[in-house]
Amino acid sequence: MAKPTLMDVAAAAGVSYATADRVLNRRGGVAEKSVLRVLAAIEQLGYTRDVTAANLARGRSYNYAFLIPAQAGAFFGEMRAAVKAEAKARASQRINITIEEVPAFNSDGLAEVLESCIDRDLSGICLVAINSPRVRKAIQALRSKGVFVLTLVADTQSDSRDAYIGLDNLAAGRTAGRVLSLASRDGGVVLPIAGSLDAADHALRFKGFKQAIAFDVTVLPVIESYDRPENVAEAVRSTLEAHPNLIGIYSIGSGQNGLFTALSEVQKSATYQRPVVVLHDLVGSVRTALTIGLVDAVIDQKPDQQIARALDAMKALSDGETLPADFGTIVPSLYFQDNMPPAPADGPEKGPSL
Amino acid sequence: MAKPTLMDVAAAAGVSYATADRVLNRRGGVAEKSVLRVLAAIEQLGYTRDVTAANLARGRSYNYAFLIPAQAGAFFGEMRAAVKAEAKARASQRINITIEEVPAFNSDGLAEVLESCIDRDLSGICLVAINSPRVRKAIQALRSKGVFVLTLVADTQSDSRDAYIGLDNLAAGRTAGRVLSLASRDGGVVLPIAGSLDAADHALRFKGFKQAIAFDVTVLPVIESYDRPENVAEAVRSTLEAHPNLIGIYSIGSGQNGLFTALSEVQKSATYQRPVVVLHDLVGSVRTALTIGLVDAVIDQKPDQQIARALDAMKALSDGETLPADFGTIVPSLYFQDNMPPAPADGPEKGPSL
DNA sequence: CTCAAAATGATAGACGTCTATCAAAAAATG
DNA sequence: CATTTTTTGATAGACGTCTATCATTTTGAG
Repeated sequence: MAKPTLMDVAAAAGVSYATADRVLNRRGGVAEKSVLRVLAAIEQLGYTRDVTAANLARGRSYNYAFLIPAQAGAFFGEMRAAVKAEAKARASQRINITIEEVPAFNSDGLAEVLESCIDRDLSGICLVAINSPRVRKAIQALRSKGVFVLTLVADTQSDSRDAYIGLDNLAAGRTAGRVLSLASRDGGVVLPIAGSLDAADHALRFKGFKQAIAFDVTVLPVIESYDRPENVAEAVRSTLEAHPNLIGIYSIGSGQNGLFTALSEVQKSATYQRPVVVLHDLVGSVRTALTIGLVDAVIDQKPDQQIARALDAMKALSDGETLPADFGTIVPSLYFQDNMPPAPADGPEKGPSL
Repeated sequence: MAKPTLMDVAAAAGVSYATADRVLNRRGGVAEKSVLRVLAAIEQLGYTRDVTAANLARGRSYNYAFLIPAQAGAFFGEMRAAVKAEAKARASQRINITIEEVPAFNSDGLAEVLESCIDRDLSGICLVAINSPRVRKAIQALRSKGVFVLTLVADTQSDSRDAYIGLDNLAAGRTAGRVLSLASRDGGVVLPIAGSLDAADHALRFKGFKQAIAFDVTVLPVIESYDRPENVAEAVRSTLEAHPNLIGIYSIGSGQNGLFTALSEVQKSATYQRPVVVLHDLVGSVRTALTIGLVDAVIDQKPDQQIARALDAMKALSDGETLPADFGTIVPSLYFQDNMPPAPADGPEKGPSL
């Protein structure tokens, strides 16, 4: 009735504990027939190794590092908070997590931190990839030492990391397109605004957007803001003048400040009907804008789920499992003001458990 | 550098292991000043108890039971599959999960199973509640034995269970209302179809729906299908005749078969423009309907996340933690054909880990 | 049959914690 | 100060597994 131990298995197989152990841990030097008997006993008793006891005995603990860009942006701030929360939650399970700040948009800075990780006895490392030869080399060095390397949010070549956890950007763009199509049943004009279409993720979102947009809706040329708020504000203003029938706006990237100011202007003047606005990432300011009705829909990539999944992935890899094909694919979530998840409570500081 | 053990804490506090242990486990009989010194050492070293080692020593394992209605419906089928998946995933962590089938819509049947659980040495139990005196009594009996009782999907009185994990039905209804409002910018007529408004969850969804629907949209009287497909098909047909400008349909409940047949009729006849259809629960047939464009949007309650969260909740309770207020609230997910999550792969049967 | 090689058994110590017991020391009581 | 009470220390055995060592048995080859 109680969960069988390896001792029970050995007894059932009619061998000693030592032999059963040799089979379980593939130490070799066991006769074929004994192997079979042990495996049969495992099967028959439904034995599963108590991983916690095993880890205890091995003195094994999982050391993972997250390299998070030190960007002012709220998005990575939320990521960092999520990592901290998970770190605390898993501390009692022999999982140690450290956060390293890396300079934003700086491949050499990233590479440097990666290189410094090489002799830190890590079992896994998680980074927001920037493509550069030096970074790739640092990653290779780590992997050849047996460190699992996962990319988060932004990917590298798929053969140079163990897994990528990130948003399905095509699906995200398609979702945006679908919302705006719904909102404009009898045609109309929509305006896409991107940071830069040179960025792979933005380009992919835009591609999906065009795929899903209804045939009778006119998509204006993309505005590329290069993350400057003024550009966005100006573009929205001039577009509204040129196209009073503007039905929707899809903000592909993250330069939301200019957008918000332009929108609140529109909201004040009764001249136009405010277009339906879809944008990305439910960070603080966006959350507010959604709550007060300044924007309509937000496509979120669930940073907290991403880091939870990244940890699950690293743990699974450390335990020698293989990941399902689409393990890292984050399906975009669509939020209105009606189904917003509660804001991440940062640190209620629950006391030490008894 | 390495994770401190209780031995380290004792040394740092200048007391024996025994005393440190007495403090940690609140065994009493320790002088005030010693308590303080130990606590200070814990704080200073950042000690966290190795729960896995503790559980090992205590011979403790977590036994949880899920009572899932034996309904033919696909929804509970997915729930069951999700429980099985989680059971397998957590088997190596001293978490044992059993699934009990209970007859659907049968409070006495449910109560019977509950009563049979009383002497099974469970630490937690998870059920889809049906309100009846006998059920409440059985739950009370379990709780007074120290078993944590969680309700899933359907709740009882909030003071007679330890937590409720379930969809925020008001938010779900509001979300549906928002989608249909988006789709009908210049007014129109929408049709709500419920199983029965006597069901608390359906009523709540409808309430939210009305809250979020735009002022210029006309909401027809609710059709109550009582889960009979013919009723739904008939209602849709007659409504379309009476209101050729029908903009949207919100199917609040789960009688989808009648809906699908009626919709495919509409799709064939070019007489009407098919209304925008919003419904609940991304089960197999709904998934298909969404993929082929028979319906437009699905509000999902993520059964797999629900059971994962239920398990986390039970584990947390077992470990003496308290749950955050909104822990059990499942925010509705909104899916189009563009951001559908991958279908749950039932059982790729990964071999025993090494 | 002999001898080496291969396979097996037995067992000890560790991992970090729990529980329990017994003895010793310190503090409080009269 | 003597005595009780409270507090502390020391330590052993357990939990299920890992790793290692050494002795013993079985097998296979010549």
